Amino acid sequence: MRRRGQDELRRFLLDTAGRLLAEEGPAALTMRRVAAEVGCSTTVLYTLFGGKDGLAAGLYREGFARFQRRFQDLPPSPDPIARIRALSAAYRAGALAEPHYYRVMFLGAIPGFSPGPDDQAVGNATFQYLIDAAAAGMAAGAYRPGDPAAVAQVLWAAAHGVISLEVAGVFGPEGADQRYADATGAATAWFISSDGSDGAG
Amino acid sequence: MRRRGQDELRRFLLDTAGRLLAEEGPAALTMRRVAAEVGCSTTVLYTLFGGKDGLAAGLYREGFARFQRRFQDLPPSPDPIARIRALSAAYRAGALAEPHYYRVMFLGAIPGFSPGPDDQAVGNATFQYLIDAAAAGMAAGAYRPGDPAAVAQVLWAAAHGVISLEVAGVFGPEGADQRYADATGAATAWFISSDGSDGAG
DNA sequence: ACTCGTGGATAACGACGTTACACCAACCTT
DNA sequence: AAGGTTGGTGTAACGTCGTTATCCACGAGT
Repeated sequence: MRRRGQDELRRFLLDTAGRLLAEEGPAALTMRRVAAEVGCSTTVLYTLFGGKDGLAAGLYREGFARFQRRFQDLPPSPDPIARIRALSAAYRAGALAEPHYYRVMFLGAIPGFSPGPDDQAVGNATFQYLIDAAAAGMAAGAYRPGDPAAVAQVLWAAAHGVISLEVAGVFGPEGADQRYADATGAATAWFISSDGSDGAG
Repeated sequence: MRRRGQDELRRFLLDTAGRLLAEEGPAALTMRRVAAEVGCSTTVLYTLFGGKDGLAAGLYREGFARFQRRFQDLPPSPDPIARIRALSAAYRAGALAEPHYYRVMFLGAIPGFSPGPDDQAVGNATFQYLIDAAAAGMAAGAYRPGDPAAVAQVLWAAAHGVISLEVAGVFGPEGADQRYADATGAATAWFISSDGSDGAG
């Protein structure tokens, strides 16, 4: 295992951990198991990640990086509402494509781990896409003026609420699509400037 | 510990486990620790609960029982929309009053535990309050006709989305109230019969 | 009083996260 | 080029976890 290049080894370990998580669930994500899987000892994991929390944080950031990539690859749209819709769809697509990462990021899938402040900062950076879209919507007059972050948070909460229930198996497989459309549609409509109820506080 | 009455002992153990969870977090919820706390051996826990999963399931059901009590104690309201609002408020009040139970029920706070089908049935029974309220709203003409369970699920997702982000510390303490009002208000408004968009699929 | 059966305490097993220690390869000095 | 130094790696151990096999004490039945 010597001299493999630290970064390369780190990535290899992270990929192995992600694979274990996807294939066998959080119970299989063990320091000993990851080490055995790549054929090194546990010491390497501790020098590269500092402990199981560090490994979990690596997976957490990796999950957000994948989300970010999805948002980045979205074709730009002049219509702010369509942009919000596209971001919502990409969010759910990402969550369902790799639910094990979504569970790590938002559902506490790795037993002892909760993200530290700098880990959460990575998450917030990804979240910025949604805030920007809300701000653009306000600038274009599609949304009532207000705090774009507040709009983005409500939209995020709606999306996250449906997806976390969906991942938990609450909906039948046929109902989840409509629940997601309703929840994100309701949140979007709530802030559209035509009606006069209070919002965007 | 002999002859204390099985049910009484079971309740004592469950209360102790809940207290440990609330005071010291999920890491303190250990079979050994619970046994030491009540002054018996771990064997009792295994005969009464079958294992840590059984203890976790007991806490899961206890959490839903407390939610159910809150819903039950709500004064009846002739206005279906006000009823929905009251249920939403009670839901958040319950979640914030005892967040450790909320985490067990919906956020996977206890490492290895995920509820079995019969545990989830208990949860769905509590959920019935919301479905009934939605059905009453439809019967009164306040909601567009459709599947009451679908309306309830979207409302639940909105509430759960905000609360789980709130419990995770995403919002500042000042913003959470408004986010919750927006998210549940948006979900409620979405199904009200005045506008003509598609919903309640 | 004696036996039997039930149920709790003790202590062990395997697996976990973590780390002290020993070792060896690579680099720097001369 | 040879030897000392440094830092990364493997081995093996520690303490704790969930779980359980074993043993023992107490109450019931005769």
